[in-house]
Amino acid sequence: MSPVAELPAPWRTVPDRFRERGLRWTPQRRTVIEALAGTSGHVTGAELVERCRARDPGTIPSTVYRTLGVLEELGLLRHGHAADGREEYHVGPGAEHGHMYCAACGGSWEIPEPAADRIRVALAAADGFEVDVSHVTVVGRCRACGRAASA
Amino acid sequence: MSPVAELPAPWRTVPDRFRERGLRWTPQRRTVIEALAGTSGHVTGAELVERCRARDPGTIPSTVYRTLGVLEELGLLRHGHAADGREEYHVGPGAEHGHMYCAACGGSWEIPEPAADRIRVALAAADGFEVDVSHVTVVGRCRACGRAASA
DNA sequence: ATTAATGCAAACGGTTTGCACTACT
DNA sequence: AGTAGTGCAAACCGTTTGCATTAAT
Repeated sequence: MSPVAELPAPWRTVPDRFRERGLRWTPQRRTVIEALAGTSGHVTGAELVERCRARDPGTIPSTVYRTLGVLEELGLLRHGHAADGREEYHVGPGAEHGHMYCAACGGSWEIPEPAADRIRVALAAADGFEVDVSHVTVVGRCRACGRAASA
Repeated sequence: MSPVAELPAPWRTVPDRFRERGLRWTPQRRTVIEALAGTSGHVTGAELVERCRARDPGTIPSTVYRTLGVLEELGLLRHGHAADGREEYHVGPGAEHGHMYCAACGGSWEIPEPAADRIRVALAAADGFEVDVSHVTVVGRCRACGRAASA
């Protein structure tokens, strides 16, 4: 085991990507990346601050938010807004999906590709609106909660 | 002209609806209703506070928000979240529509009924998810901005 | 007379900022 | 050495709360 563990696969090249642009690779940024790597789909800023604190209790929110901004500029992240309006980051690339939130249980899921496509088509047809599928938010009831309510 | 102008059509019965429930009809609430009546589709809380202040400079934010809460309980209003995450109220009933926001020009539109229906169907098919169509938010580019970009 | 609603001021939560200091390159 | 990035504390914005006061019923 090497003195410093490697970053997980999709993030391995990130330190170099930073340095190529004259940006610096710091322990704090590493903490943020590690926290992001342990994330499936999406996190809010505040959640990520928490996860970073779990790894390094000395984590400062502004540092996290600044890093998120940089990552977004580098195209490694995108952000949208969750059902309650908080900023939500999704991990990219390939993270081109919207989210659905269950108002009953609070759960959230990615909108699967076929459904996202139908949404894109529906809105393009109606008004020539080009949907950014990674920025679609719908609220409703998931299958489980729907069943529970009608039982 | 009567001493106090009548409320516009869909709101005319609101004072009685309030009193029926033991709620009171106050000048401040009237101001909020008037501001809402002059609104097509949706407003954020902060926007509405502004519009109320235009009518009555003494308007206090908490009063506006409390009134919005009551109106929502009465089913006269629903709220969702705009592209930037702020709370957004849509005027009901019949205001069962989501919104699309243009990331380029900042404009927003209601999602037309047929498109909303297709969205509902697409997500029901995928996961048995029952979409609340009044709580759908999509971001992208409107026809005009899409054309401009590709020109 | 009741008691719902208001005004005010303070708190909130998530996010952003200014600035002196630290540390990556 | 040079400058990007950090830590800290304070500000920010929209929204919510507690509480004494006012006013609709």
